[in-house]
Parts: sequence; structure tokens; C-alpha cells
Amino acid sequence: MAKNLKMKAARALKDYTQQDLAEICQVSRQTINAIEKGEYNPTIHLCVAICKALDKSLDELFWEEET
Amino acid sequence: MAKNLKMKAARALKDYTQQDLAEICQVSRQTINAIEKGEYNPTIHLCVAICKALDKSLDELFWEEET
DNA sequence: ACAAAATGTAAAATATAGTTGACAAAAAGT
DNA sequence: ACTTTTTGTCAACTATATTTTACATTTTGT
Repeated sequence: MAKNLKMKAARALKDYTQQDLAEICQVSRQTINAIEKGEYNPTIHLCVAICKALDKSLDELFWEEET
Repeated sequence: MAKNLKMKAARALKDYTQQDLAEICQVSRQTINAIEKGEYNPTIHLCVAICKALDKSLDELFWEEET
């Protein structure tokens, strides 16, 4: 899996630390870190929570062009 | 969780059975069934595969308005 | 240079996504 | 009415998302 730089950028735009975002989404900091690093595929529910926290759409942050 | 009727409708529009969609997405028929029934949250990777199979966007099929 | 905050990372545990096989109920075809 | 296809559902299993604890590294602030 590829790194999620779009998510990292959107988080930076909001001036949230990984910890901040984790708390808003009610997951651990490591989970946010792992998603940004592309280490695993989060559930859609978590993706939606992240999108709402960052004021972005699913397509903006999580669409994957490659197979 | 709520039923995913938008996904069911998009599948109907393509004239795919749950089995058809499952094979395209390389998951079991029961998994597709469970997602349409709203029994669990799929991973983003699977959501993207479903969207591609049904020619829909993530926002069209998987955005959740409620918390 | 130093301290504090933020990020990267790893191992062991838990929760839940997804599989497999099997059968019943409902819908569609003839 | 009958047969076939599709869908719903259940139980036991496997794979993996996510947690917790803990520590090292990097970045930021003073």
C-alpha cells in the first residue's frame, strides 16, 4: 500500500497532530500513524470519521487509482 | 449500522448478482451480502473495489451522514 | 545546546472483517 | 406447479485492523 500523503497534508492544513486526529476519531495514535504510512487499510467507518475531522470527502482522501 | 441501499441499487443497475460482484471484487458472496445488509464495516480497499466494479465513487456509495 | 513535543516503530493482545460450507427462504424463469 | 437462481442466515474458522505499552528518533521551541 502507498502512503496517504493527501491525508497527511489535510491534517497539516488543520494544524492537527496525529494525536489530535486520533482523539477526534476515537482511535489510537498508532492507527492514524499506520494509515498515513500506508501500513494497513482502515475500515470505511474510520475513513468517514477522518474525513469529517479534516473537512474532506472520501474521494479526496481515500480513492485509490491503482489496483 | 444502516443498510447500504445505494450499493444495492448500483449493483442492480449493472445487473450483477451478489455472487457476480463478489467475484469481481475477489471476496465471498456472504461479505457482499453483509455489507448491503449493513452488518459490518468493510475496509476502504474493498470499498474502492466495489466502487470500481459499479462505476460509482466512494462518496456516492459509502459516505455516512450520521455518526 | 537543551527540553518538550511529535512522529516512527515494534511486540503481544483483542476485536472484528472476511472465509468456507451448508441449508432455508424468496424471487425469477419456463 | 416445478425448477433454478438469488438472497438470507448461521456457525466455526482465519486474517487482519486496532489497542496497549513502551521506547527511539525527529522536529520544534526557547
